[in-house]
Amino acid sequence: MNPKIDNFDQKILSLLQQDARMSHAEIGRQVHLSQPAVSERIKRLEAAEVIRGYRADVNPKALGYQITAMIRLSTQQGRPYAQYVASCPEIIDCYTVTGEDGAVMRVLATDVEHLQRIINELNAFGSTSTAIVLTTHVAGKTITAPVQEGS
Amino acid sequence: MNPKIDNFDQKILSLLQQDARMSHAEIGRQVHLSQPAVSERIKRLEAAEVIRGYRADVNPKALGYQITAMIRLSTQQGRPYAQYVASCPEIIDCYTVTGEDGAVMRVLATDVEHLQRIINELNAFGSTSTAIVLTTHVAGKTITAPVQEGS
DNA sequence: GTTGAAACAGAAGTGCT
DNA sequence: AGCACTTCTGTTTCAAC
Repeated sequence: MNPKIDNFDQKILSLLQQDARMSHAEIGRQVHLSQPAVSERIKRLEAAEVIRGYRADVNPKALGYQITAMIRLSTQQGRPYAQYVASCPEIIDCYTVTGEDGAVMRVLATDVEHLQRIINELNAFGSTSTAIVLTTHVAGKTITAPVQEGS
Repeated sequence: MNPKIDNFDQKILSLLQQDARMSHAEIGRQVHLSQPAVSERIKRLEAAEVIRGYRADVNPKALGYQITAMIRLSTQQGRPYAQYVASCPEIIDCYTVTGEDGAVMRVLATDVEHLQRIINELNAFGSTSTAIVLTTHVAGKTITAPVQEGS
């Protein structure tokens, strides 16, 4: 792990994950550091790509997506689903994973008919297994530095 | 779907998902709207909870997490894993889903030993199925309003 | 690391079309 | 609804400590 991430950086990262638009002065107040010190640390974290960027968290339901589903795709010898995944706006996450399921993706749909259409399209690349999300316990939990085992 | 989301709002949401710290004036330039008009629309979108918040995108690898895994948990008659999930910093997403897998979660681990420890803890709540993420095709793709079928 | 000042950029409020 | 203008807040950079 990056040894340059101290407790101040850790706290700053935590605050920025909760609210990316928090002012550096306000962060300084909460971590007991001056505003220029906070700005400098954030600049370092951005340069080191610890902070990849800042994103607005948009509520899919407010846009009309009533359904979130997790779809597992078992591809037959590496069919080129990557291009479809990239071009399909309903697929918002897609990971290639170990095991018999080649890919796991998170999909948004307005209704079950919409979901059915997406599944049909994905079936061109392999067999799918779909699980509709009932409740979201946590999504995008704040990432903290791992606790050291032997420190 | 929310009928008040027009093309301007759609474009603003897209820009803010790419960069939450983009200034309202810069957004205005790109959507051909004045800064106050953009500010007012963003305020509306925030009030309507279309925009839930703004989050820094932190790179797990930069913090020392070398492994991302998708773990499926088949719980036996609703064991109380929710509390564990909330308290475990390595579990960053957790959804209850339909089907035999009661829950699907995304987990960060520093190494395979670390992952093994998390799996062991989760096994207290049911049987687990773990898939290690090999590649991330897309993560947190920009959400766009659904295309209308009959419009 | 800190404070303080100056220059600049961005956000919010006002009035008008 | 929209824009132009002003004001206030926040950020950045600089100095000196």
